[in-house]
Amino acid sequence: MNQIPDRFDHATAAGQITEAWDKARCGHAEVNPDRKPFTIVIPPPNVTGALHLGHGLNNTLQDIVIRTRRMQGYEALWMPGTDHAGIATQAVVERRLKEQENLSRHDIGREGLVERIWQWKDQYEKRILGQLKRMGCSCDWERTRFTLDDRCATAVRATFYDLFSKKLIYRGKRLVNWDTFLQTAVSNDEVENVTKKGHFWHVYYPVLDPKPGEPERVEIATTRPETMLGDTAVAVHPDPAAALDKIEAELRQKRSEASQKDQADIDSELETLAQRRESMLPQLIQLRDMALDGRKLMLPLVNREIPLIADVWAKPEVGSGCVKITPAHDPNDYEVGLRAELPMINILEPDGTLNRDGGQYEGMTIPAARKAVVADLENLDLLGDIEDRDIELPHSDRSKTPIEPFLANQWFVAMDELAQSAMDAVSSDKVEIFPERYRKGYLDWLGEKRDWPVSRQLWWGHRIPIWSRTGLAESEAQQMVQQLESLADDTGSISHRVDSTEDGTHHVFVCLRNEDDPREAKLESIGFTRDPDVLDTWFSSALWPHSTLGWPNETKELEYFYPTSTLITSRDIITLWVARMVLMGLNNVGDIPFRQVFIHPKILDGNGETMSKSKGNGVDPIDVIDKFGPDALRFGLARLATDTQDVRMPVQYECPHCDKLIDQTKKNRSLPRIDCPACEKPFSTQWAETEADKSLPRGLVVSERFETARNFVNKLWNAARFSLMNMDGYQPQSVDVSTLPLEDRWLLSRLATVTKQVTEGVEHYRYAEVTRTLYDFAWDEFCSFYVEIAKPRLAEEQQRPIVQSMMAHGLDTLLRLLHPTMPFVTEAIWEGLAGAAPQRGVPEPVAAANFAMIAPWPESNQSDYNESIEQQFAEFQEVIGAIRKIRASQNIAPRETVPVAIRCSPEAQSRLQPMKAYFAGLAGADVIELGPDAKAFETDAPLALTSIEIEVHVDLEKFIDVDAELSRLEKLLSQLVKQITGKQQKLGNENFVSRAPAEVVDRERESLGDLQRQHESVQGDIERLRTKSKAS
RNA sequence: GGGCGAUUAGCUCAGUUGGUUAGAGCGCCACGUUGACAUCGUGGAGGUCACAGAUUCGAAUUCUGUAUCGCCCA
Repeated sequence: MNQIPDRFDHATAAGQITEAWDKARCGHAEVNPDRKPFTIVIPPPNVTGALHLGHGLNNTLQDIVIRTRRMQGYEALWMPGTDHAGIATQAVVERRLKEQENLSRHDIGREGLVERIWQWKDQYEKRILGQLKRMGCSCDWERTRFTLDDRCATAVRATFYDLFSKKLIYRGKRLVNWDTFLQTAVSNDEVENVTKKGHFWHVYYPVLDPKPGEPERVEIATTRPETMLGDTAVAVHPDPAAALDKIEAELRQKRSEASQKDQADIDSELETLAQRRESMLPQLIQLRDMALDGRKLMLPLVNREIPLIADVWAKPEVGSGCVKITPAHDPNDYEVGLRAELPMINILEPDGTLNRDGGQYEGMTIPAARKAVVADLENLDLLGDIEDRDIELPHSDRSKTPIEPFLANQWFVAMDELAQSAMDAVSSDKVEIFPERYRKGYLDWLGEKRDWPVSRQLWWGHRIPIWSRTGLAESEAQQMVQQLESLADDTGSISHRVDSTEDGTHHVFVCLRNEDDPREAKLESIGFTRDPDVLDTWFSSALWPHSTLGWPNETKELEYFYPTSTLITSRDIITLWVARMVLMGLNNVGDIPFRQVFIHPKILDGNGETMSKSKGNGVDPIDVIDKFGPDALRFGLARLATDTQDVRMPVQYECPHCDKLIDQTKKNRSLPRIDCPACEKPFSTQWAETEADKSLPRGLVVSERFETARNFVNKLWNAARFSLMNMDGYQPQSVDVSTLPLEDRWLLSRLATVTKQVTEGVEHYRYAEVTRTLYDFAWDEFCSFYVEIAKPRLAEEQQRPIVQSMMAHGLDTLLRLLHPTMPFVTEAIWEGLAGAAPQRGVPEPVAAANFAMIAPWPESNQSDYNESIEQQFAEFQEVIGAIRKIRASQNIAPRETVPVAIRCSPEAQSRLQPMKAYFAGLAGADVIELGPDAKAFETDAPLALTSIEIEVHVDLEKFIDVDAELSRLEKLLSQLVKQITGKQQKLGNENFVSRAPAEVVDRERESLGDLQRQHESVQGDIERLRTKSKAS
């Protein structure tokens, strides 16, 4: 017996294969003028946690491209690395610190915390890289980078310095989204809105010295009453009548276009508006006049005089028509504040408690202050109605706590020119985005040209290289500048700017280009302090394509591998990351970072939710690899990657005790341990934290959706096993293709076609199509037909050598085409094939490469493509199918051979003749007659293949089951009747006949004729069978 | 509120420029272990292509609207 196991043992093989690749440095790329470069930089995974299936998909798709290109002879570099993910990582480590040791970051200090995060980073970086390696990612591991390593730090400093010197970086007070838990600003992109139940409080502010006829107080309403402490105005619309007119006109317009049902609703809105006009408009006009007259209000509780102002932000159609203005704590009010030049009073400490400007509420938390303010207003009889209301509240994505709009000093990157350059790169197609529909989002986002706030009040990240002295008098500032100028040398590595403020003081900011500049100490000795903040993590990620290649040094790698070839990423970071890489690449290197961007779908769980750590529904690719193997993981993911749809993947826990699969639900997905409903034994999950839970055996999280791929790996393995088992006596030989029999030429033709489809498919990122093409070819053509036909041929001494050559060649080509998707099993088989047929290939055998991974990509040999041979073979396949159908309907056992007669034209006869011998193996059929004169049998089961004008007859003498046969024929008849009726109707339609192209009409007529003849014949068969069964 | 996408078999998804009877895998039914593979083989059942209109000789495919779901941006 043979030594090849009938399963691919991926658990043992994968490690050995990886080791062999590493040893041969197959994934390593060097500057090589003899080859064209092909470069991909990995979207660096966050070191926040381990990878899930979304990363699995992303990296599989990259590896498929890079492996293909490597085989195509490019110097293929896949640059690996990880991202420090500033806020996300710090948040995770801080939360653990709190949970496990009840310490805050202030307890252990900046250095202490950063050290902890480095430990975390080391741990997760190792895990992540391990995951990538087990997936088979062919990165150049020798080049692995980290966004916070020295090389990236140098690039960050150089970039920051450059932008600072160009005056593209400035400091501004801006309303930022403040995370009171992490005590940092978070970007808009890190904020999610959560709808919660809240209240709408109506409050009265007294008017100062009302004139006769004027109201004594104005009513405002707010969902956040405590912010009144920071109010600096109340606004009313400057032209309430016009505003109402405009709204009414819009409603009438809408009504004229609305459906009947919606009209009623709009009518009631119009009614309300009319009432409002009557009841409130006079007062709003009066208030507006008071505002223009410069009247003031008394802000209760703090007793501050605030102006009544006119501003369009006040909406006359809602509430009281008046709105309180808190510029320091509301984005809209902030805009009003800028317009009206209002003071901006910040009432919050960074930790979310009230500061001195909160008056008697100083020190309270926001909820406490809210309660107190409401109570005090009520005591003063200044509180009106309280409405219940659903309120959309921004929450920090990272800490899950409510965001407070907060006025703070931040560093900004001016985006105007930079954004424009990145827009131009895409509009001019220098950077192509696939699928194309994502271009719009990219261009729209950049088109807003919003300045980029880059400072983060964190400790984990690239510290901002700025030293500052603030609050200087003009003379002091001038003196400082002189001192700075004396520090300048000719390297252009120190730069400064002076900002003057409203209060007449001056700030001096100094930026140093290089790390460990001795002038740091000098600066500090003259009173400068370094900015404590760090940079937004996207600042360093934006440099990734060039920083990893050595920029700002003019390295040979940068010269050779940049711009990179393609970027493969997920859609949620097109703006945050892709856009910023483009503009930074253009600014720093003067060239785009990549030529193409491919955006792939997201993997969702069974509920259609994205996988994420915080939800607990992430699947570790290692679990899937353990159960199904790395090739199945990759193939399974790639075949789901179409360009339209996100991928929904229901997942299950696998009980380690009884193998029972338990659906993952919203309830159980974040549990640290689960009791198996079948065997009732407990097992742990990836969330296990306690020692008790961790000591339980772990249940894998898997998905049945990888079974198809696992089975395919097995199929390929066994096709190879069969081939290798039949390679005895193989001798490499030249093959004269023109003398080969049909089945061999068919295989060559199919190989040429499949090679072409796969090559083009990979080049256009059509992964699902590529995997389907390969799956169908390998399974339905190579295995089901070529190998089956090869079985009898291998037994014939004359044919055996040619079949061996062809099988080796076919398998070899298939392995190479499949390698980028399924690297391990193909590499394992490649090694086996090297033992049996080290030199192989048709027509000329050549020595195979040492590894499939570095074997040359197959060329589609167009001279092998032969349409008439493919048609001829398809005809044969159809006849086989017909015989199988008849057999199945008669329940004829597979081991029985049935006599078959095939009636067809002389041409078809000569086409089928060469395949006659193979009907036995493929359909258990003995073809006793073939040609125009072939006759039906006495006890006959016929099937007409009208499209190719062939009639298949099976002799049922020994097998006849009259009822079964009658029911088969009757079913066939009813199908035919249905089709004939349809066609007759179509052809009876004068419009169709006269207006459709003649070609289409002819085709319909022809096929109607076929169907009618078939109908007649089936009817005859039924008659005969009935008569016969009566007679017997 | 604006933009993008989706809705096809019980489930998860394909479906080219509009043109015979809309496909695959899983699941289901029947039969089958003959030396590559039961992670297999052969056959079968199963679809009003979300709904309503329009264009067309002809629509899963084009257009409009509606509903539902998802994502992004305000």
